[in-house]
Amino acid sequence: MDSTISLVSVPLFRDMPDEDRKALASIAGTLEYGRAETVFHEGDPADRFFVVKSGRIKIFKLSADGKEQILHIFGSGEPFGEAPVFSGKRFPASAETLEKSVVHFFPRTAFVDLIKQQPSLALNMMAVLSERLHRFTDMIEQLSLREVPERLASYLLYQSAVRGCTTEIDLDVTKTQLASFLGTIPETLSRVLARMEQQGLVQLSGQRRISLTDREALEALAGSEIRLE
Amino acid sequence: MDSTISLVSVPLFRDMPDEDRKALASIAGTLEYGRAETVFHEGDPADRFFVVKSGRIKIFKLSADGKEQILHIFGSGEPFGEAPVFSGKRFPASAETLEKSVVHFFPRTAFVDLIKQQPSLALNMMAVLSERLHRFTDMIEQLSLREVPERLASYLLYQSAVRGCTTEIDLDVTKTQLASFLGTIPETLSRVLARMEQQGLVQLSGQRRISLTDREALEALAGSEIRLE
DNA sequence: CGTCGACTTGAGTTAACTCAAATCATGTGG
DNA sequence: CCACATGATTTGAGTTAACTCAAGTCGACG
Repeated sequence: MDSTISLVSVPLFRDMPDEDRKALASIAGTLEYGRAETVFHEGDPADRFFVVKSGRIKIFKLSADGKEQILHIFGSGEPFGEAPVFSGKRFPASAETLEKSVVHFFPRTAFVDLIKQQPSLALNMMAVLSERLHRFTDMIEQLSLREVPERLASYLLYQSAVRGCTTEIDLDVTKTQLASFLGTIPETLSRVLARMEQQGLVQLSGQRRISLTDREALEALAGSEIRLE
Repeated sequence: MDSTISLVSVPLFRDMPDEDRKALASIAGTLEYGRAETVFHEGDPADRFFVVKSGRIKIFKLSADGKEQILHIFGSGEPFGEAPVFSGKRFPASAETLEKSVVHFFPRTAFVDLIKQQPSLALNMMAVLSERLHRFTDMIEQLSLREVPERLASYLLYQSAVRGCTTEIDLDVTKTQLASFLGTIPETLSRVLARMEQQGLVQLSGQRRISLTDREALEALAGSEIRLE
């Protein structure tokens, strides 16, 4: 088995000299998980951070009575659990695999040392943190100021934009997970989707396919143009 | 008039050599505002970031129908508008003074150049960004998974903790602003406060004073211990 | 083919909202 | 120093988006 760790495909590490990337790889470890396994729990000491090698990871919070709010879903090449490396000592949320996954991890102190040497790594990390902040800002706005249909419309248009403005969208999560991401529950999402279909905004096919049949109306609902960076 | 800018009391700049702080001061500018004036609007190009010299600044989002969600309220020594310096080109929210205020600003490019030279500045900035992320994570949890009374209890306990566990709390914002920060409206906040007082959890005096008369019950309501980092 | 989780649909409840109106607080000009 | 204007706060009444609980259907996989 090849135990060599390659980091060239990780955007966070893109702009560093090859030798530094090798140094980073040398301090990295690898973990393998099955489906629905815990990577870390909220409150665990954060002495390392992670990068997804393969599979997908959800980052989430749970309420006392078990309701879940998904904060992120990360895929291949994306770092997670990185923020507590720089402030705080514990993970503020939990991480669990959505499917069979492999992740690399990096010990906190060695990574911080490397960042001190590598301004480009520092800037990339700041870009990652800033991007996350921007997403959270939008999430807070959605949760506080928008209703579920508006949030769903924004989500669909965003997914469409990410895929190059396709009209056919393949949710790559279950509707239950989508509900959790949008800050609602499956029953409500189901009803909202049914209403949107009946109004001709979308068409559902299969469990996970949605086609946007009236983009203009969706944009009016979402309230603002969806723009990628 | 003394136009010298001193940055020694800004935590973000604490760990740098004096000469670098002076270099930073030399690229900084100063802006003065009255009460309720706009520093920047959501969507404005973010070619600079700010540090509060004096006064207070609210960072907020508005919905289409005018409802406001306050994201932060920053006081003396705190940076704001810093995230878009590292990713994105526009401010994701708006900034307005709550009172007569003075702020310093730093042009993006010069600041980025300095960060490349100064690992400690980079690390401090990452700590700031991480801290903000942590706060937003909690805010999302509150908005999505907690009801208004729970959010208010958390807020009061947090304010108490910040002030060294005093029982007497002086809200230093109006109740309308507090409502906007908690993701609700003044009417609801007023009713919730009245109910809490009637139940003996708090006692209200004057417009802005609240004493926590049953800390245990508040903690039970908030659902988890409030801990400062 | 059967099982289990995901999804949908119905019925009822509720936290929090809107709208309206009255009251309180504060600061300013006369 | 008072009167008023303005904004903040409270309270009442009614509405509603979204929730809970329950039950049934669908679909994928062993």
